[in-house]
Amino acid sequence: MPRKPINVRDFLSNLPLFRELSADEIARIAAGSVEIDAPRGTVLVNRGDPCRGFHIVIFGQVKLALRAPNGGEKVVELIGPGMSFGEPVMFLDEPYMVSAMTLADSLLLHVASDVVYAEIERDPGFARRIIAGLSRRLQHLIADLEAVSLRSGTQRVIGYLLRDEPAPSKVNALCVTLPARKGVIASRLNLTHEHFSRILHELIEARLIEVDGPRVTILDIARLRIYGA
Amino acid sequence: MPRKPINVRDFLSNLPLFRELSADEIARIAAGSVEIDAPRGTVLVNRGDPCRGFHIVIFGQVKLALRAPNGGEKVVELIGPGMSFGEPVMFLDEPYMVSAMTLADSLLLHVASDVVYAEIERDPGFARRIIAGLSRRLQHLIADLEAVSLRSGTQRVIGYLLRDEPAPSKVNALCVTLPARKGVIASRLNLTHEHFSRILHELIEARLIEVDGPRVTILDIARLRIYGA
DNA sequence: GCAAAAGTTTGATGCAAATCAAGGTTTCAA
DNA sequence: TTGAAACCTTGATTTGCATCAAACTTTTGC
Repeated sequence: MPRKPINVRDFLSNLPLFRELSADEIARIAAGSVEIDAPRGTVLVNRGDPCRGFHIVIFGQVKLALRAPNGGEKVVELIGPGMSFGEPVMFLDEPYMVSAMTLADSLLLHVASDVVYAEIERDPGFARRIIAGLSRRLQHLIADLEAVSLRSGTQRVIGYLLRDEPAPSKVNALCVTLPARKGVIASRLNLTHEHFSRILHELIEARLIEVDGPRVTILDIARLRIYGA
Repeated sequence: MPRKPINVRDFLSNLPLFRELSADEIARIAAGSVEIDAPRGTVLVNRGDPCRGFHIVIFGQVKLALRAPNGGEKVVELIGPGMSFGEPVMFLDEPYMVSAMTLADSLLLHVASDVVYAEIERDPGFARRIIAGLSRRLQHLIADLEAVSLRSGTQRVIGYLLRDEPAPSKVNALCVTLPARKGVIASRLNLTHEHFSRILHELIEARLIEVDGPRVTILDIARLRIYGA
């Protein structure tokens, strides 16, 4: 089935990274980009692949994962619409360490590295936004490392559920929808799916949350935050 | 005891980050920098501290660590001469997540964020080197995350010992000196010092290495690499 | 140079999370 | 619509690593 064509330039000019660029700068970026139509389960990148640009998700969802020597894998990040991946590898001109696979039918844009370099050369503001983006991810990764090294499974799950709740909130209940299958979230949190399931049920037992498929209702944010020290 | 004065400009202009800058650019960077004399055990940065620049180690050694809710800590990185830390936090203008402490008497340079921003504005090549530096660290951090999530303690120790050995090497023996106390290395590898000690002895038992204080002799690189799947 | 502090080894025990296993449920493709 | 495949739960068991504890060794400050 033919999909509705999208306007690449409009899409680009609405991303934080490109928002402040002029029309012809956007045109140059667009000229260095190709759309990629990727049904669910498409492998976009494998470990070891060379990298000639980076990817932006227009719609859909992509999973970035590390493969274990045995068949297992560890999900590093979930990439949703408007988000991108592959920049660090592109800037180092090294092969990918992670593999990337779509978790849903997706449309992506692949931006060639040379137009990015050209734009860095031309616009220090663009360079600053790239730098800010890389810095942000570095911080997120350190937060992940902290979670894995210093927190228990239960604490990681709680942290994930409350990940974008400002510390003391007005409302004390909240409903979040898990952005992917539970097994994927579990891996993202460095847990087996079995263990993740058990933790969720431990929290249900404690009357802290309710779960209905991918919908998690947090009954008492404050109490959940305290639970598990 | 007064220490031998060092020439900040000479030092800066020999760093990869600044190597290609002109004399007056170096002068501007130097003007935005202050030397910090930090005896062993000096806390340079605490979690939550604001960040107004980044640090370069001239000599000595700095430990970047995350503090656990209980008294523990997890060493994220060891920073040696010529290396720097704090850039990501500086670019995000957010408080530090990690704490930084000297492990040896050290001399550092603190470079104010505004001279860095000015230089990014002025020199796209400088911006590119900043981007490359951030990308490099991002990749290292992903490698760390992979090690912690997917590899056993023994495998992490082996990986650490062989960390900068190209895959198939001519020589098959090698002597490395641990760059810090064993407890620090253990934490860097997400192990207790007890467990690290036991792993080292397991490798000694297997005739793969010999250990004398901080000196580790690898008897057979190829066999060590295979050991532990 | 020596005592106190810090670091390291070794052993015994405990536990959080993995693995194995099997039944139930949702999703999806034909 | 339906059967197969993928996913999720629940239980039993195992295990890698942490914790606690106590001797031993190296470093360091006075």
